[in-house]
Amino acid sequence: MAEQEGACLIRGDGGAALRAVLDRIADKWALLIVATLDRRRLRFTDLRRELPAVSQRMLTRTLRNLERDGLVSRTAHREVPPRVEYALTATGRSLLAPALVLARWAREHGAELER
Amino acid sequence: MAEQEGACLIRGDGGAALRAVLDRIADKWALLIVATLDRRRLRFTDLRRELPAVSQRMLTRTLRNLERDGLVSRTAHREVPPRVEYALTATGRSLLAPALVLARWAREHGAELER
DNA sequence: CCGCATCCACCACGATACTG
DNA sequence: CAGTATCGTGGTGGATGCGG
Repeated sequence: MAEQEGACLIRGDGGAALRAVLDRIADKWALLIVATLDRRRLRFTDLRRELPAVSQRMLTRTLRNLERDGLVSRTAHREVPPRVEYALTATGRSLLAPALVLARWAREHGAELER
Repeated sequence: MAEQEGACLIRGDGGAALRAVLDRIADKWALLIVATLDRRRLRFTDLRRELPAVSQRMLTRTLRNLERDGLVSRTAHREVPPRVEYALTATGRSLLAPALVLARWAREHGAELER
């Protein structure tokens, strides 16, 4: 019954709400960046060091998207040399729980995804 | 602490496991089709009727992907006229719970995603 | 230190038309 | 009924180089 209700919740509006979320977090790096910022406030260069696989361009782009979506806050200190810090907003932190559920599923069922 | 552990779970392998899952379900229609097949076995045309927004091409392609990934089973009955039925596999059903968590988050926080 | 600009390959997605 | 074939478009993401 809970599952039947679940499918309805997903299909409710034709999946638009769920897709709107996926469109914003399902790119290659967004969730990884959010997870890296968990309970930390990091500078741009710190993020680069923590995520060496992310190109500079995509790190900038993804951070801008996350900022626009209200998941990450950007603080530019007017200093020399420049210093910019990124942190999760309340909304960003609340996203970690759903992401964690997906990550758990990936660990348990990832092997069942062929190829 | 659970959350701290959560971020580690997400970042564990550089996010590869989570991305592997997202790459497969984050397209425009996959999760919607999975939700539509919840506890039902449907024919191709039934799916088209339930999901009018999905073009015929994308329905075919997405079903093929879901089948390849082991989330959906395809049964072609050798009859005239042809009859093909789609249903969730055990793995496919297990995906509904994480999807539901995301859908709930979308309902609660979707309004906070600007623009 | 923190980016932005440019160029380019690739793929998701849609529209349309056709088939066993 | 259940697809396949073809074409076209937009967006993503990598490499590289420049700028304040």
